[in-house]
Amino acid sequence: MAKEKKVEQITDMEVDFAQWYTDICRKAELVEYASVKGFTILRPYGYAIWENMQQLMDAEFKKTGHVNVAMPVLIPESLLKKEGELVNGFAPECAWVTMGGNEELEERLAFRPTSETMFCDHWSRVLHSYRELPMLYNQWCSVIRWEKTTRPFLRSREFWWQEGHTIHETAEEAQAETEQQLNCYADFYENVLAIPVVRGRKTEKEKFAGAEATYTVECMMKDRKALQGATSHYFGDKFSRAYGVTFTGRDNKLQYPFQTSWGSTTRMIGAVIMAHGDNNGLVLPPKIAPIQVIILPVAQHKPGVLEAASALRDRLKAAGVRVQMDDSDNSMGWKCAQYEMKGVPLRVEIGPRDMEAGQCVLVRRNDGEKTVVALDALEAAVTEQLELVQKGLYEKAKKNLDEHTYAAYSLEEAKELQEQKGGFIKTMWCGELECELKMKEQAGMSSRCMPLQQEKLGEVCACCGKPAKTMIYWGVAY
RNA sequence: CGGGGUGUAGCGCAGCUGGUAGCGCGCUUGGUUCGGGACCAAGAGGCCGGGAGUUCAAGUCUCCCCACUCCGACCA
Repeated sequence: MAKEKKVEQITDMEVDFAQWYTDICRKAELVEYASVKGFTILRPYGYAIWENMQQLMDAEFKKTGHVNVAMPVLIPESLLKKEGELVNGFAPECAWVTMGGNEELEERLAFRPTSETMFCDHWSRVLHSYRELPMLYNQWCSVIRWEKTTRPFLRSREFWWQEGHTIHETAEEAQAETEQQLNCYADFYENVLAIPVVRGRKTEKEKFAGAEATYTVECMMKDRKALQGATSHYFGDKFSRAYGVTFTGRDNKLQYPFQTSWGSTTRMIGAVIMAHGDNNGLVLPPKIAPIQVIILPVAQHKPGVLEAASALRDRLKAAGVRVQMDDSDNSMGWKCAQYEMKGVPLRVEIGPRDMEAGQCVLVRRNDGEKTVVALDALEAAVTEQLELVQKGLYEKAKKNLDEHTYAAYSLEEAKELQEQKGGFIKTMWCGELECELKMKEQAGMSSRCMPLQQEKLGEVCACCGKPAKTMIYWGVAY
């Protein structure tokens, strides 16, 4: 039976992927535009997703000894300017405070675009001895970057994130931290968000302003474009020197600590939308879904139905499932469509016929698969189905990634593959900026990363034919 | 920041060559329905994105802003 087009209908992703994405952001009630250009409001449902992400990630950070702090939102210009590369990278997109009340400030203050400078400034005051190292800090906050074009979750002028900042006694320890946090992100993406990633290192051109090395997890969206999922940076002692962060070492000499920073943002919500969503709306991995199970009583006016449905809800709640029941007067069809739009992983239906048979029906969001289960087996069945959704999402995303990663041996071939297939194109690379720029200019792709897991495709660079140094992934990025 | 598109009720839109605003959905109330986006009836809801101008008269014409959106350049 043909569904009539209604208000909540969204654009098909095959028709217009960008519009489809925007439709989901708004129709699933994740986000709303604020009154200042480029700023967004995270609505309760969107924020609930973020809270779940935060909670799980924060727990992982704490397992490895990190502690949370809160730094100020304003940075004096002079402080920001102490590290040249960072300033060059971020100054163009800073927002400034120039007035305090009615008085013009003597020095203007930047809204933090990132907080390396303030962590360094703080450490320069509180760090004394190697005995105090490492300092493993993190903060959950929002930052402001005055972007030119904005899109919900993917690029907005304010976004919410966590930024980890650590200092260590030795370079090796800091490098290990950088790698550990990269892996933490990769695990989070794969195990929680059900999005497979490619771990790798950014090129000189793509790395964070001021970093010695930037590592990334790259993921692939359903339109085969690339999204940088999270980054982890190794700074060496560059910032320590610039900000005068010192400590007395084991040898009683003054030393500079080695530093890292790593961040992940509300962009992850965008990644989830574009990695798992479909033409009926959002599809959420159970681990972060605000509502994991929606219970829909069928023919709820009939005696006993609501009671039976409520009982199921109470049992699932007691079993630790995030569950809701919808006993509103809306029709069954409306409710089904509504919770599909919102990406609820599992639906439980119970009506008079089910009650008579002592069963209920479970319907998975990701593939529409229905399972009839005996009422007394509810908890186990729900747990199992939620796991199947989580697994199903990962497998489908993994298939998308694997099937759209191609090897190319010349720039022309890379260009052709990108145009005809899309996705990640892997080639050998000489390491020269010139070739990277050429790839961008001629094939429209930027370098995504040099994967940690290398693969030897040949001896020479696909762009210039000179001896290759590394295998690299290219793609069209968000 | 360059190029395109769009701003009229909460949402989606109509409003031709100017005459003071309409439709569908949603919302409220009442009733009938209820296993995939139900139906009937009665309501409420608008400085037509903002500002200037032309005109007796502007949603409609002119100019300037602003916002959103898509495509590039730049960046999480």
